[in-house]
Amino acid sequence: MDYSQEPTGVYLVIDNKSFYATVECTARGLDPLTTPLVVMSEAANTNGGLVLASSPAAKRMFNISNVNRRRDLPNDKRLLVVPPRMNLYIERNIAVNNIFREYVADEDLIPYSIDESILNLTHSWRLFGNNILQVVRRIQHEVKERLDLITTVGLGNNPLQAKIALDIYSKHNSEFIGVITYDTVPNKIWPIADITDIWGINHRTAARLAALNIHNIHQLANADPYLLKEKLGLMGTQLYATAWGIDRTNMHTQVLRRDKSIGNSQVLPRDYCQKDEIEVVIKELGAQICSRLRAHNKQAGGVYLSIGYSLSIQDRYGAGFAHSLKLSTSTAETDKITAQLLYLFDKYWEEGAAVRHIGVSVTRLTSRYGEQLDIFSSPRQDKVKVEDVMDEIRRRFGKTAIMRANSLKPGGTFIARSGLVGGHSGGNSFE
DNA sequence: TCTGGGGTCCTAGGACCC
DNA sequence: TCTGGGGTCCTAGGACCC
Repeated sequence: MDYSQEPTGVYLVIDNKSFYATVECTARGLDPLTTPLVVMSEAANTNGGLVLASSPAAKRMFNISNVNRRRDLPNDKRLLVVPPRMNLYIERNIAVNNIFREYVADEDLIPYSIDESILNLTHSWRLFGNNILQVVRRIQHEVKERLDLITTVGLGNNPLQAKIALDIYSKHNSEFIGVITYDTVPNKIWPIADITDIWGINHRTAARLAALNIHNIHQLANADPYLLKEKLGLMGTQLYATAWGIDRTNMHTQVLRRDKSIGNSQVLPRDYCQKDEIEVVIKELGAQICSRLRAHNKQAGGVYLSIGYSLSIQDRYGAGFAHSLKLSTSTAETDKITAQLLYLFDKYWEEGAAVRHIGVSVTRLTSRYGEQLDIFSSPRQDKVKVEDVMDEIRRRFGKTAIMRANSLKPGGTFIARSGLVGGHSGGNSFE
């Protein structure tokens, strides 16, 4: 393979090891490497919650994984079970990224998730040493010293190599550093035993590849790229590139493509069969996403509703439905958006069908810079302003300070969920 | 495994336009 | 009208990630 035309640089993907659990340990003055602790979602709607994170000691001593439920946990006094504090984790994540900013320009840092960031060190690493591994160790050391957090690092010539190096090689290496470069792709990527361990490949894709008699990365790398493209489309081309460690995505242009949708969803505490009680939840979720929309200074051009039916009726009614529509004009007004959500619900819901899961999103986001006027209705800028004030009050005094009267009706879950951040406990009353 | 929650990207078919 | 052909927009659904 000739890599001479491929983009080449120095990239890191840095992950905070057992992030929530480690933050909880250090915030409590405990050693994250020896303290068995799990962070358990409190969501009252499910059977006792879900393990969101577990410390290395919890994994080691009790064999706990993140798919465990509360009922799976051992009854052992040594195991600390704590609720999540999302706001604390967000704050720590910002602190970690501020350390990274000492090593790269702002445009060369991409926070990828709450515990992972991508750094393009191509232009700056020589400022900090002659050996890239020493620079990596220095960054890890800084994060450990200042925040008491353990980081694992993938290093590569592009973000894809760095990500695979992180996922496959960093965790079991004594320094928590994994490295893949163009030179070592056949040695490092092809032997990976389970194809679904590769970022971007899950069971469905593995099955499609198996149908082409491709069962491992070595076979993928040596398959006919034209056949892959013919059978799998663009996905086939990308898979072939992945096997060869090639990544042509441009970090900078990718960043611009964010904020495409905002959504919230929830599993209901029981089956909801009455139309009005289902609608209460849709209205609450609609108000919530509109509030977030305005907080981001955006407006939406489309809405999306998904309804999941109770398992008990799925053989009769199917799994549920999901539908979306485009708005005639973009808006951030709760009333307009919820009206469209309710329209979709009314149109597709089968009377009496038991609902267990509800999701709503606003899509086609644009910046809210003077709302476009709709010739069929009068301008109502004043209404948006009122909602801005309501948002401000919620920010300062908590989400339940002002709420729609609907939430007091049976079925409403807004009050119970008001302390949640991203569906988990925020740890305080603000968001 | 079976109801945790928030996202993004890709594909395919129908409607519609010129 | 019949089947000319290219292009875009929209919706539904699949797949994957953290």
